[in-house]
Amino acid sequence: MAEITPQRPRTRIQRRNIGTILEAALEVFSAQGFRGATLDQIAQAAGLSKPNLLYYFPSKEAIHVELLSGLLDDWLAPLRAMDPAGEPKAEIMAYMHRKLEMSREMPRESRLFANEVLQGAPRMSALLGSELKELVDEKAAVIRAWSEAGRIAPVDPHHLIFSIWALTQHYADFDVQVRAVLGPGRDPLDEAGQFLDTLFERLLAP
Amino acid sequence: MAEITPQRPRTRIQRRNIGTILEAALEVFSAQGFRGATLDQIAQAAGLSKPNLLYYFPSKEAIHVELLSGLLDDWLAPLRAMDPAGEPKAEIMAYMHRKLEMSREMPRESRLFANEVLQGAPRMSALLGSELKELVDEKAAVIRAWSEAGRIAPVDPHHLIFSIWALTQHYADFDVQVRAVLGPGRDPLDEAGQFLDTLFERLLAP
DNA sequence: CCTCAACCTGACCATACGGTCAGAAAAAGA
DNA sequence: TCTTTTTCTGACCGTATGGTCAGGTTGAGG
Repeated sequence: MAEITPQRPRTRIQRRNIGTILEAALEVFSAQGFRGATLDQIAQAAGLSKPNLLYYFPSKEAIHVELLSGLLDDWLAPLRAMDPAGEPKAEIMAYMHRKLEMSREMPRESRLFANEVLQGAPRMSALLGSELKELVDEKAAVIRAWSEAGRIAPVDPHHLIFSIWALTQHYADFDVQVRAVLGPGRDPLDEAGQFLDTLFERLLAP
Repeated sequence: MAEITPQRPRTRIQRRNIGTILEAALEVFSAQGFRGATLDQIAQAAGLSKPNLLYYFPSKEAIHVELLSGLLDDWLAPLRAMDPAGEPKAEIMAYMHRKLEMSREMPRESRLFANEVLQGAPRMSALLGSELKELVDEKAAVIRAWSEAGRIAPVDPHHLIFSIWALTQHYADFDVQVRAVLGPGRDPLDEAGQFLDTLFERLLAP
């Protein structure tokens, strides 16, 4: 019996298989939700047997939690990168574009979080109230300062951040709807880039 | 054996129980997703026995489909109500406010749709490509005309509609996240009303 | 090559869940 | 009231699913 824990250094095989499992789990959980995903689906997507999954993770829930916490940093990185010393409008626009880029490059991650939050974030509410809130409050203060200094138009900083989340993640989370409405032969993300440039340009112009 | 179908007029008891079931199903499906909800949960929420549910609906899926199609009209009503003959900015702002009001008054319906679309709309993709697309295209044409007549600033009409969906539904679908970030003692929907007024004011001003 | 730990699997288990059915209870109709 | 139709239920069934386990296989270190 092995007890795969972060204590002992991971072997080559462990690193490979844990990676494979998390990749497969991301695929399945993001498409089906936690409850809708089955260990068999994940095992098949990973090319491993179900008992082998449970050799590396104690339970289905543990895989899910590991995925979520492992991705949270990536998810918040763009906001972290917003530089208080930078040019206000450019910083905010850059943040928006990074988030939009993530909707293009990481739609599965976006849907994973969306699924979790939709269900009331049963496995994440702790992180939302601590890590997330602290980061957002910090950056909101920065935006408020910019706003009060007249370097961007006055806006509620928290809701500005929410609006960036909503507008960018919408194109990942509601992809099928967007494509159904736009019809074939259009690139939703490209168009969104243009549109959101205009939107935030007009919103923030001092 | 009864065969509850729209053919025969519904009895008093049928109307009451079908209503109760759909209300309970909305509660459970919106909170747990289709796969996460169980017939037992719905039965308990409705105060009926599980076999009795299946006396009124042939399957779990039938309940879900009935819910979705029954709600789609309500869901699109605000967009339908946008009047081509009205004052452009006022019409768009009114649409946005109606949608925001729905996030406050009908968050369960919002989450039900969000869940469905997130999973790729397996039980709704037909409606998305037909009924929804046609309505949106029609209203997008109206907005485009306003835009070209210089009555509002130039915007991509489809993405303007998407932005209204994203910004308003965000407050229903991601409610826990919004509340976790804002902290207690604030009314997210109230603040959103103010913020979105500003946002669309600046976006649309000719 | 040998040994030991790490890795993997087929078979199995308990439970949850969607759904069925025979027939009882309650309404409706005559 | 008696009869017929509608409404409702306890008991049951087959399957899917998360998880376990005894033991086999593979790989690493000596």
